[in-house]
Amino acid sequence: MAEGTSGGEGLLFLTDEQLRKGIEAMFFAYRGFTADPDRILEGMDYGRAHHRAVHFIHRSPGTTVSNLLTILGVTKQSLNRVLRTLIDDGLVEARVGKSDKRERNLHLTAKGQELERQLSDAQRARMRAAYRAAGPAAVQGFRTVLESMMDPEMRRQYQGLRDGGS
Amino acid sequence: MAEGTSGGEGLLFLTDEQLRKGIEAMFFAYRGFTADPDRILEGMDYGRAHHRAVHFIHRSPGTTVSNLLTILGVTKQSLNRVLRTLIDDGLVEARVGKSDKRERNLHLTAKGQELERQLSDAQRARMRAAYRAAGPAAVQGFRTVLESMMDPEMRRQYQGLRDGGS
DNA sequence: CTTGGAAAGTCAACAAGGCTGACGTAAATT
DNA sequence: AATTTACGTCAGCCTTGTTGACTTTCCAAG
Repeated sequence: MAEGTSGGEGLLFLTDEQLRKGIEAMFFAYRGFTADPDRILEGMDYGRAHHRAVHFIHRSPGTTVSNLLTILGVTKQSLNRVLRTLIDDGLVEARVGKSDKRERNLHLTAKGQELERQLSDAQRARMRAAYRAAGPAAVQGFRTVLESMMDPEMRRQYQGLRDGGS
Repeated sequence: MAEGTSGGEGLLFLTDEQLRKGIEAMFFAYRGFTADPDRILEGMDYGRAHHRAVHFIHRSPGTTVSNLLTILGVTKQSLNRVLRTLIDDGLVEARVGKSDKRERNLHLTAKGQELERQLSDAQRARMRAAYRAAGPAAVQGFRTVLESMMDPEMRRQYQGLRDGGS
């Protein structure tokens, strides 16, 4: 245990100063988190929004546009602009749904896979280095706190659940 | 301990899947992290950029414009636009530097303090809840991993150091 | 079969907040 | 005296978010 961790299970060391440190840690760390992909993307015609789309299509091949809208939390107009360029450039393929033909099932093409790999390699490298430096116990705590910080709906997305189970 | 934490100290459990989970945790958690202040700001004429400026002026009263530029990592034109409105609206005061009259020392006015308090109360509440839910050990790990994820220059800012010590 | 509504796509307009480049001024430094 | 530094500002551009309105396609219920 370190400085601020008052052992008492009840009060739990939550000074405003401790919390401010946590807030700034999120701010500065997120900058690092996005820095490498941003560097790769600049120069190409793509940005962070394209990265996000490519990431989540890679994670869930065949996902629909409205699924993506929920996960990304943007409007369809905003997503469509990004998706449009990815499809036109041949990075993403939008297949008409088989059971419901209104839906579009999104897949990465070989070219899309290539960009995804390039971006996630960079992002994983930083994550791996941070994990290595911090150690397994810290990683466990990292994930636990971040999960607690999410809105419930996003936590469900994160955990990969479908619905409430109705 | 949970699933993926292979006990072996050497190899350290760093599968791509584990790393992907960490990446998505950052993405979803950051959304939660900014959600409450964003909600407060919408409706006012301010945005996330104003929040950042107010936060760091509060943290370091009397800081200069160029200090702020370094911390925020934006151009002076971008910062100026934000700072301009905060000064005109009487939330921030820019005092001519005492020793170096080229500098402007930035301070929050009472009105600025009030907004800062409102925003940071909301953000701290979420952070506090997450810390409570996760427990002291997790918090320690959270901070450690985030710190490792920062660029070195930002880590120095985070730790509150001035220079190399020349 | 018709119709209501969901899913998707698109056009237009706008705003926030990044960026570059150019220029100006006051003050400090050399 | 000349140069550099800190700050401010004008002008214009880009990305990525937003609303609002409208169309097409298609499933499903009446």
